[in-house]
Amino acid sequence: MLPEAPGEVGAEMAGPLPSPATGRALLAWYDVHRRDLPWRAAPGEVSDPYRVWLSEIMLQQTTVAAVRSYYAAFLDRWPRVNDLAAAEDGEVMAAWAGLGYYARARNLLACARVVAVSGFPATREGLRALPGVGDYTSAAIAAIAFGEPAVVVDGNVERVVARLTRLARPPKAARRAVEAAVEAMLPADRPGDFAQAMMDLGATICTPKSPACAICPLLHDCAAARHGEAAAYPVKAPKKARAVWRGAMFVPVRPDGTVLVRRRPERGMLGGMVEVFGSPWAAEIGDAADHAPFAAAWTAAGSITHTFTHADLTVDVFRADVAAETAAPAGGWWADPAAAGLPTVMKKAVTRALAMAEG
DNA sequence: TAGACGTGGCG
DNA sequence: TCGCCAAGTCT
Repeated sequence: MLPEAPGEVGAEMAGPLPSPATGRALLAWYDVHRRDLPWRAAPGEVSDPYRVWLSEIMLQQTTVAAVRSYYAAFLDRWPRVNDLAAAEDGEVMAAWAGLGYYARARNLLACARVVAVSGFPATREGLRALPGVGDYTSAAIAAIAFGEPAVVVDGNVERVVARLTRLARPPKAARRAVEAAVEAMLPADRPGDFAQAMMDLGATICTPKSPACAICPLLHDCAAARHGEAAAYPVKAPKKARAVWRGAMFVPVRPDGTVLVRRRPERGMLGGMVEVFGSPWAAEIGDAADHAPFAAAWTAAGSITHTFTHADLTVDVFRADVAAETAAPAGGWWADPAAAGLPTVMKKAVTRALAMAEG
Protein backbone atom coordinates (compact mmCIF):
# COMPACT_ATOMS: atom_id res chain seq x y z
CA MET A 1 0.00 0.00 0.00
CA LEU A 2 1.25 3.48 -0.80
CA PRO A 3 1.89 5.84 2.08
CA GLU A 4 -0.85 8.34 2.66
CA ALA A 5 -0.19 11.81 1.32
CA PRO A 6 -0.14 14.52 4.01
CA GLY A 7 -3.26 16.05 2.51
CA GLU A 8 -5.17 12.85 2.97
CA VAL A 9 -4.40 12.77 6.66
CA GLY A 10 -4.99 16.48 7.09
CA ALA A 11 -8.36 16.22 5.39
CA GLU A 12 -9.64 14.43 8.50
CA MET A 13 -8.88 17.47 10.57
CA ALA A 14 -10.66 20.78 10.63
CA GLY A 15 -7.57 22.23 12.32
CA PRO A 16 -3.92 22.17 11.24
CA LEU A 17 -1.48 19.41 12.10
CA PRO A 18 0.10 20.10 15.52
CA SER A 19 3.63 21.49 15.46
CA PRO A 20 6.87 20.62 17.30
CA ALA A 21 6.26 23.78 19.35
CA THR A 22 3.10 22.19 20.71
CA GLY A 23 5.11 19.15 21.80
CA ARG A 24 7.65 21.36 23.54
CA ALA A 25 4.92 23.31 25.31
CA LEU A 26 3.50 20.05 26.58
CA LEU A 27 6.88 18.94 27.93
CA ALA A 28 7.35 22.28 29.70
CA TRP A 29 4.02 21.72 31.41
CA TYR A 30 4.92 18.13 32.25
CA ASP A 31 8.17 19.18 33.90
CA VAL A 32 6.14 21.15 36.43
CA HIS A 33 2.89 19.20 36.72
CA ARG A 34 3.79 15.55 36.13
CA ARG A 35 1.99 13.09 38.34
CA ASP A 36 4.08 11.27 40.91
CA LEU A 37 3.30 7.62 40.19
CA PRO A 38 5.01 4.66 41.85
CA TRP A 39 6.11 3.06 38.57
CA ARG A 40 7.64 6.27 37.27
CA ALA A 41 11.39 6.89 37.45
CA ALA A 42 12.36 10.21 39.00
CA PRO A 43 13.41 12.90 36.51
CA GLY A 44 16.84 12.04 35.17
CA GLU A 45 16.73 8.45 36.39
CA VAL A 46 16.69 5.41 34.11
CA SER A 47 13.42 3.47 33.95
CA ASP A 48 13.35 -0.20 34.92
CA PRO A 49 11.76 -2.10 32.00
CA TYR A 50 10.19 -4.62 34.38
CA ARG A 51 8.38 -1.93 36.33
CA VAL A 52 7.31 -0.12 33.20
CA TRP A 53 6.01 -3.32 31.63
CA LEU A 54 4.22 -4.48 34.80
CA SER A 55 2.49 -1.14 35.23
CA GLU A 56 1.53 -0.86 31.58
CA ILE A 57 -0.11 -4.29 31.58
CA MET A 58 -2.03 -3.47 34.77
CA LEU A 59 -3.12 -0.09 33.41
CA GLN A 60 -4.77 -1.53 30.29
CA GLN A 61 -8.40 -0.40 30.53
CA THR A 62 -7.88 0.06 34.25
CA THR A 63 -7.69 3.20 36.36
CA VAL A 64 -4.56 4.37 38.16
CA ALA A 65 -6.47 4.21 41.44
CA ALA A 66 -7.31 0.55 40.93
CA VAL A 67 -3.78 -0.37 39.90
CA ARG A 68 -1.81 1.20 42.76
CA SER A 69 -2.26 -1.49 45.41
CA TYR A 70 -1.85 -4.35 42.93
CA TYR A 71 1.33 -2.87 41.54
CA ALA A 72 2.76 -2.46 45.04
CA ALA A 73 1.81 -6.02 45.99
CA PHE A 74 3.31 -7.53 42.84
CA LEU A 75 6.52 -5.56 43.14
CA ASP A 76 6.86 -6.46 46.80
CA ARG A 77 6.29 -10.15 46.17
CA TRP A 78 8.13 -10.42 42.85
CA PRO A 79 10.74 -7.62 42.79
CA ARG A 80 12.34 -8.75 39.51
CA VAL A 81 11.00 -10.39 36.40
CA ASN A 82 12.86 -13.59 37.25
CA ASP A 83 10.97 -13.79 40.55
CA LEU A 84 7.67 -13.49 38.71
CA ALA A 85 8.72 -16.03 36.12
CA ALA A 86 9.41 -18.54 38.92
CA ALA A 87 6.00 -18.05 40.52
CA GLU A 88 3.26 -20.63 40.26
CA ASP A 89 0.32 -19.91 37.97
CA GLY A 90 -2.21 -20.15 40.79
CA GLU A 91 -0.53 -17.60 43.03
CA VAL A 92 -0.21 -15.07 40.23
CA MET A 93 -3.86 -15.51 39.22
CA ALA A 94 -4.88 -15.14 42.87
CA ALA A 95 -2.77 -11.99 43.24
CA TRP A 96 -4.47 -10.57 40.15
CA ALA A 97 -7.98 -11.44 41.38
CA GLY A 98 -10.20 -8.37 41.39
CA LEU A 99 -8.27 -6.43 38.75
CA GLY A 100 -10.27 -7.91 35.87
CA TYR A 101 -9.35 -8.96 32.34
CA TYR A 102 -7.70 -12.12 33.57
CA ALA A 103 -6.15 -12.94 30.22
CA ARG A 104 -3.71 -10.21 31.17
CA ALA A 105 -2.51 -12.25 34.14
CA ARG A 106 -2.02 -15.37 32.06
CA ASN A 107 -0.12 -13.37 29.44
CA LEU A 108 1.86 -11.61 32.16
CA LEU A 109 3.22 -14.87 33.46
CA ALA A 110 3.89 -16.27 29.98
CA CYS A 111 5.69 -13.05 29.10
CA ALA A 112 7.75 -13.08 32.30
CA ARG A 113 8.92 -16.60 31.55
CA VAL A 114 10.09 -15.57 28.09
CA VAL A 115 11.79 -12.44 29.36
CA ALA A 116 13.47 -14.27 32.24
CA VAL A 117 15.40 -16.27 29.65
CA SER A 118 16.25 -13.66 27.04
CA GLY A 119 15.68 -10.31 28.74
CA PHE A 120 13.30 -7.54 27.64
CA PRO A 121 13.53 -6.73 23.94
CA ALA A 122 14.76 -3.15 23.62
CA THR A 123 12.75 -2.25 20.53
CA ARG A 124 9.09 -1.71 19.88
CA GLU A 125 9.09 -4.46 17.27
CA GLY A 126 10.63 -6.95 19.66
CA LEU A 127 8.31 -5.98 22.50
CA ARG A 128 5.28 -6.27 20.22
CA ALA A 129 5.93 -10.00 19.85
CA LEU A 130 5.51 -10.66 23.59
CA PRO A 131 2.21 -12.11 24.84
CA GLY A 132 -0.21 -9.43 26.02
CA VAL A 133 1.87 -6.62 24.49
CA GLY A 134 0.02 -4.90 21.65
CA ASP A 135 0.45 -1.71 19.64
CA TYR A 136 0.03 0.65 22.56
CA THR A 137 2.03 -1.21 25.21
CA SER A 138 4.95 -2.00 22.93
CA ALA A 139 5.23 1.65 21.96
CA ALA A 140 4.90 2.85 25.55
CA ILE A 141 7.61 0.54 26.89
CA ALA A 142 9.91 1.32 23.96
CA ALA A 143 9.53 5.05 24.54
CA ILE A 144 9.56 5.12 28.35
CA ALA A 145 12.08 2.38 29.15
CA PHE A 146 14.31 2.50 26.06
CA GLY A 147 14.00 6.04 24.72
CA GLU A 148 12.76 4.94 21.31
CA PRO A 149 10.86 7.76 19.53
CA ALA A 150 7.78 5.54 19.20
CA VAL A 151 4.36 6.99 18.48
CA VAL A 152 2.33 6.07 21.56
CA VAL A 153 -1.44 6.14 21.08
CA ASP A 154 -3.83 5.29 23.89
CA GLY A 155 -7.28 6.60 24.72
CA ASN A 156 -5.86 9.76 26.27
CA VAL A 157 -3.75 10.52 23.22
CA GLU A 158 -6.71 9.92 20.92
CA ARG A 159 -8.79 12.40 22.89
CA VAL A 160 -6.10 15.07 23.05
CA VAL A 161 -5.34 14.80 19.34
CA ALA A 162 -9.02 14.75 18.39
CA ARG A 163 -9.45 18.06 20.19
CA LEU A 164 -6.21 19.65 19.01
CA THR A 165 -7.17 18.97 15.40
CA ARG A 166 -10.97 18.80 15.53
CA LEU A 167 -10.72 15.32 14.13
CA ALA A 168 -13.78 14.65 11.98
CA ARG A 169 -14.01 10.92 12.59
CA PRO A 170 -13.81 8.69 15.66
CA PRO A 171 -10.09 8.33 16.49
CA LYS A 172 -10.01 4.58 16.08
CA ALA A 173 -11.37 4.99 12.54
CA ALA A 174 -8.72 7.63 11.81
CA ARG A 175 -5.74 5.84 13.25
CA ARG A 176 -3.28 7.07 10.64
CA ALA A 177 -4.31 10.69 11.12
CA VAL A 178 -3.88 10.40 14.89
CA GLU A 179 -0.43 8.89 14.48
CA ALA A 180 0.55 11.60 12.02
CA ALA A 181 -0.50 14.29 14.47
CA VAL A 182 1.45 12.69 17.33
CA GLU A 183 4.50 12.29 15.15
CA ALA A 184 4.29 15.93 14.12
CA MET A 185 4.60 17.12 17.71
CA LEU A 186 6.88 14.38 19.09
CA PRO A 187 10.15 15.74 20.57
CA ALA A 188 12.69 13.14 19.46
CA ASP A 189 14.96 13.74 22.45
CA ARG A 190 12.33 12.93 25.11
CA PRO A 191 9.88 10.40 23.66
CA GLY A 192 9.14 8.73 27.00
CA ASP A 193 8.37 11.95 28.81
CA PHE A 194 6.29 13.10 25.86
CA ALA A 195 4.17 9.94 25.92
CA GLN A 196 3.59 10.28 29.64
CA ALA A 197 2.90 13.98 29.28
CA MET A 198 0.15 13.29 26.75
CA MET A 199 -1.39 10.78 29.12
CA ASP A 200 -1.09 13.08 32.13
CA LEU A 201 -2.72 15.87 30.17
CA GLY A 202 -5.54 13.57 29.12
CA ALA A 203 -6.03 12.28 32.65
CA THR A 204 -5.95 15.63 34.48
CA ILE A 205 -6.82 18.47 32.05
CA CYS A 206 -8.10 17.16 28.74
CA THR A 207 -10.60 14.85 30.44
CA PRO A 208 -13.50 13.12 28.67
CA LYS A 209 -16.12 15.28 30.38
CA SER A 210 -15.73 18.92 31.34
CA PRO A 211 -12.16 19.43 30.11
CA ALA A 212 -10.29 22.18 32.01
CA CYS A 213 -9.38 24.20 28.92
CA ALA A 214 -8.82 27.37 30.95
CA ILE A 215 -5.69 25.91 32.54
CA CYS A 216 -4.54 23.81 29.59
CA PRO A 217 -0.97 24.40 28.38
CA LEU A 218 -2.12 23.67 24.82
CA LEU A 219 -5.13 25.99 24.86
CA HIS A 220 -3.78 28.22 22.14
CA ASP A 221 -2.80 25.25 19.95
CA CYS A 222 -6.20 23.59 20.24
CA ALA A 223 -8.63 23.91 17.35
CA ALA A 224 -11.58 22.56 19.32
CA ALA A 225 -10.99 24.88 22.28
CA ARG A 226 -10.78 27.90 19.98
CA HIS A 227 -14.25 27.01 18.77
CA GLY A 228 -15.42 26.48 22.33
CA GLU A 229 -16.34 22.90 21.65
CA ALA A 230 -13.61 20.77 23.18
CA ALA A 231 -16.19 18.59 24.90
CA ALA A 232 -17.67 17.71 21.50
CA TYR A 233 -14.52 15.77 20.65
CA PRO A 234 -13.59 13.05 20.07
CA VAL A 235 -16.47 12.31 17.71
CA LYS A 236 -18.20 9.18 18.91
CA ALA A 237 -18.93 6.20 16.72
CA PRO A 238 -22.70 5.72 16.48
CA LYS A 239 -23.85 3.22 19.03
CA LYS A 240 -25.18 0.05 17.54
CA ALA A 241 -28.59 -0.98 18.74
CA ARG A 242 -28.24 -3.77 21.24
CA ALA A 243 -29.83 -7.09 20.42
CA VAL A 244 -32.59 -8.31 22.71
CA TRP A 245 -32.13 -11.82 24.01
CA ARG A 246 -34.24 -14.02 26.20
CA GLY A 247 -33.31 -17.10 28.14
CA ALA A 248 -34.41 -19.51 30.83
CA MET A 249 -32.32 -20.73 33.75
CA PHE A 250 -33.02 -23.57 36.13
CA VAL A 251 -31.70 -23.63 39.68
CA PRO A 252 -32.16 -26.89 41.54
CA VAL A 253 -31.43 -26.40 45.25
CA ARG A 254 -30.47 -29.19 47.62
CA PRO A 255 -31.23 -28.98 51.34
CA ASP A 256 -27.63 -27.96 52.10
CA GLY A 257 -28.02 -24.92 49.83
CA THR A 258 -25.85 -26.20 47.00
CA VAL A 259 -27.07 -25.61 43.46
CA LEU A 260 -26.47 -27.36 40.15
CA VAL A 261 -23.87 -25.78 37.87
CA ARG A 262 -21.74 -26.64 34.84
CA ARG A 263 -18.89 -25.02 32.93
CA ARG A 264 -19.41 -23.02 29.74
CA PRO A 265 -17.39 -23.83 26.63
CA GLU A 266 -13.92 -22.25 26.60
CA ARG A 267 -14.73 -20.02 23.65
CA GLY A 268 -17.49 -17.48 23.24
CA MET A 269 -19.31 -15.37 25.78
CA LEU A 270 -18.24 -15.97 29.37
CA GLY A 271 -15.98 -18.66 27.98
CA GLY A 272 -14.85 -21.14 30.58
CA MET A 273 -16.98 -19.63 33.31
CA VAL A 274 -19.32 -21.50 35.62
CA GLU A 275 -23.03 -21.21 34.81
CA VAL A 276 -26.37 -22.62 35.82
CA PHE A 277 -28.27 -24.89 33.44
CA GLY A 278 -30.60 -23.23 31.01
CA SER A 279 -31.53 -22.40 27.45
CA PRO A 280 -29.31 -20.75 24.87
CA TRP A 281 -29.82 -16.98 24.68
CA ALA A 282 -31.77 -15.92 21.62
CA ALA A 283 -34.57 -13.69 20.39
CA GLU A 284 -36.97 -16.55 21.03
CA ILE A 285 -36.42 -19.60 23.18
CA GLY A 286 -39.76 -21.38 22.81
CA ASP A 287 -41.01 -23.39 25.78
CA ALA A 288 -38.70 -22.81 28.75
CA ALA A 289 -39.45 -26.25 30.15
CA ASP A 290 -37.68 -27.85 27.18
CA HIS A 291 -34.38 -26.63 28.62
CA ALA A 292 -34.69 -28.00 32.16
CA PRO A 293 -31.81 -30.28 33.22
CA PHE A 294 -34.21 -32.88 34.58
CA ALA A 295 -37.87 -33.36 35.46
CA ALA A 296 -38.74 -31.69 38.77
CA ALA A 297 -41.32 -29.47 40.41
CA TRP A 298 -40.07 -26.25 38.81
CA THR A 299 -41.45 -23.03 40.21
CA ALA A 300 -41.18 -19.66 38.47
CA ALA A 301 -38.90 -17.39 40.53
CA GLY A 302 -39.34 -14.30 38.39
CA SER A 303 -36.87 -12.86 35.91
CA ILE A 304 -33.56 -11.01 35.90
CA THR A 305 -32.00 -8.69 33.34
CA HIS A 306 -28.40 -8.20 32.37
CA THR A 307 -26.78 -5.84 29.90
CA PHE A 308 -23.86 -7.06 27.83
CA THR A 309 -21.87 -4.94 25.40
CA HIS A 310 -24.08 -5.84 22.49
CA ALA A 311 -27.23 -7.42 23.93
CA ASP A 312 -29.87 -6.93 26.59
CA LEU A 313 -30.72 -10.25 28.18
CA THR A 314 -33.85 -11.12 30.13
CA VAL A 315 -33.89 -14.48 31.84
CA ASP A 316 -36.83 -16.29 33.38
CA VAL A 317 -35.56 -18.12 36.45
CA PHE A 318 -36.97 -21.39 37.79
CA ARG A 319 -36.24 -23.09 41.06
CA ALA A 320 -36.81 -26.59 42.36
CA ASP A 321 -36.06 -27.90 45.85
CA VAL A 322 -34.61 -31.35 45.39
CA ALA A 323 -33.47 -34.19 47.62
CA ALA A 324 -29.94 -34.35 48.99
CA GLU A 325 -29.20 -37.51 47.04
CA THR A 326 -30.23 -36.01 43.69
CA ALA A 327 -27.56 -36.89 41.12
CA ALA A 328 -26.03 -34.23 38.91
CA PRO A 329 -26.65 -34.79 35.19
CA ALA A 330 -23.74 -35.21 32.79
CA GLY A 331 -21.37 -32.24 32.87
CA GLY A 332 -22.87 -30.82 36.05
CA TRP A 333 -21.93 -30.67 39.70
CA TRP A 334 -23.35 -29.29 42.91
CA ALA A 335 -21.71 -26.15 44.20
CA ASP A 336 -21.95 -23.58 46.96
CA PRO A 337 -23.13 -20.58 44.94
CA ALA A 338 -21.07 -18.17 47.05
CA ALA A 339 -17.84 -20.03 46.27
CA ALA A 340 -18.51 -21.25 42.74
CA GLY A 341 -16.93 -18.30 40.93
CA LEU A 342 -20.11 -17.34 39.11
CA PRO A 343 -20.10 -14.42 36.67
CA THR A 344 -22.48 -11.60 37.46
CA VAL A 345 -25.38 -12.69 35.27
CA MET A 346 -25.30 -16.14 36.86
CA LYS A 347 -25.10 -14.68 40.34
CA LYS A 348 -28.20 -12.65 39.58
CA ALA A 349 -30.12 -15.74 38.52
CA VAL A 350 -29.06 -17.80 41.53
CA THR A 351 -29.77 -14.93 43.89
CA ARG A 352 -33.22 -14.60 42.40
CA ALA A 353 -33.89 -18.31 42.81
CA LEU A 354 -32.63 -18.41 46.39
CA ALA A 355 -34.59 -15.29 47.36
CA MET A 356 -37.77 -17.28 46.80
CA ALA A 357 -39.22 -18.62 50.00
CA GLU A 358 -38.68 -22.35 50.26
CA GLY A 359 -41.55 -24.77 49.74
C1' DT B 1 -12.88 -7.09 12.13
C1' DA B 2 -16.35 -6.47 15.20
C1' DG B 3 -16.93 -8.49 19.52
C1' DA B 4 -15.33 -10.46 23.87
C1' DC B 5 -13.12 -9.56 27.86
C1' DG B 6 -13.98 -7.39 34.40
C1' DT B 7 -14.18 -4.14 37.56
C1' DG B 8 -14.95 0.02 40.27
C1' DG B 9 -15.88 4.92 40.27
C1' DC B 10 -18.37 8.87 38.92
C1' DG B 11 -21.99 12.48 37.36
C1' DT C 1 -29.94 4.63 39.39
C1' DC C 2 -27.18 3.59 35.40
C1' DG C 3 -24.60 4.50 31.33
C1' DC C 4 -20.07 5.73 30.50
C1' DC C 5 -15.56 5.35 31.15
C1' DA C 6 -10.18 3.81 32.39
C1' DA C 7 -2.54 3.73 29.97
C1' DG C 8 -5.93 -2.40 25.09
C1' DT C 9 -5.29 -7.13 23.36
C1' DC C 10 -6.72 -11.05 21.05
C1' DT C 11 -9.24 -13.61 17.65
